[in-house]
Amino acid sequence: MAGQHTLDETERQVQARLGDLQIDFEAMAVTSNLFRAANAVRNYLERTVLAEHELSWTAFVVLWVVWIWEPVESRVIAEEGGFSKATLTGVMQTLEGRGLITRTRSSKDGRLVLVKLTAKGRKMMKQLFPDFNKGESLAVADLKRNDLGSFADLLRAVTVTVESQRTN
Amino acid sequence: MAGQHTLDETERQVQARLGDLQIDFEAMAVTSNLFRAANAVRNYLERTVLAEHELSWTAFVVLWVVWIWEPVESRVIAEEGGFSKATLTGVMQTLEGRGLITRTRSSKDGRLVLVKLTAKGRKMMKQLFPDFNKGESLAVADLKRNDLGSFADLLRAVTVTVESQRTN
DNA sequence: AAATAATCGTTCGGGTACGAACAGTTTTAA
DNA sequence: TTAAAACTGTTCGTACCCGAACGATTATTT
Repeated sequence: MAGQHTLDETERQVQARLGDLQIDFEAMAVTSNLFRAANAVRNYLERTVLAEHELSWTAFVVLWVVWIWEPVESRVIAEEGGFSKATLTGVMQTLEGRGLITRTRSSKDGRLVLVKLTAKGRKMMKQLFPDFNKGESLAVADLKRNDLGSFADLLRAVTVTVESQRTN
Repeated sequence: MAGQHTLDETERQVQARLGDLQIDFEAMAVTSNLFRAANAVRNYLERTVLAEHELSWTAFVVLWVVWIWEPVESRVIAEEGGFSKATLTGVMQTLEGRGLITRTRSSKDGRLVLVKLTAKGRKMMKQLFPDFNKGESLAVADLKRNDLGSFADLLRAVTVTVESQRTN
């Protein structure tokens, strides 16, 4: 990863470019490390566990949500996964083409699409998820077990704060 | 975001599908919330601060790294930003086309490309970064100021752990 | 010095990723 | 009960995003 430059060095360079303007360096460090961590974990799992099944990260998240909550509406998948409906449509077309999910229009509400796993998709998840979870476990292996709960809480608080800012 | 289903519900559903297989639910909660948070912050900043300057997240990261460390080699930008060289090439073509950066081949080592900001790029960053930082500040506004340091450390530890797993 | 290996940035192909605009459906207002 | 508003998923256009393969350059072996 970075490692090239220390945090102190970075702070000095920022101040040199902005004069005496006040900058929230603590917040900067959090978001910077947030994206590094998310990227690192994602790339690692994509290169290892997911590559064996030719799945992208988002494709896996879609399968996971459907696996747990099927039958589930598209709208819910997008919310749970944290991506847009437009992205979801494309990913689901790929997954449907590979015979891992099915989409059927709801008879109760013609606007909704209900998504389920196929037998093939279910079989894949049953085999894949334990390996995926081992990867997750490894990612936090160097942290104190005791810290994991509050760590998750901090992350969740950031999400809640930011999403309360939405204008719609 | 999620909110639809509680963590307990999710755990029950996972166990129902995997029988008595042991799952690290704490690690699962951390990675799940890690991606939700990163996605939420990224989408928020893209929709607000970055949209005003027609910049994508990655484009901003590239500009930021170059702003701080110019002149800087492409390789370093990719490492600092946490994305691949292939991605970087495309983004830099866009930025160069908009007259925000310049690329010149190193005279000392013909393999390297040195990247700098143009005056236009520098002006944009000086105006943009304070607003961006306000967004970062807002994202952690509901957290105790005291927790920010250890929060950043936890995130960094995850990155270090995962990246030590790389095979190359 | 010549062959080999390592490094760097680009290209290629396929799959995301988004906002905006859209058409179809359902709900709400008037 | 029409008319207006809200909602859902898709399409469109543009911009990422990655691994793999590649050509060019430099470093290392022998």
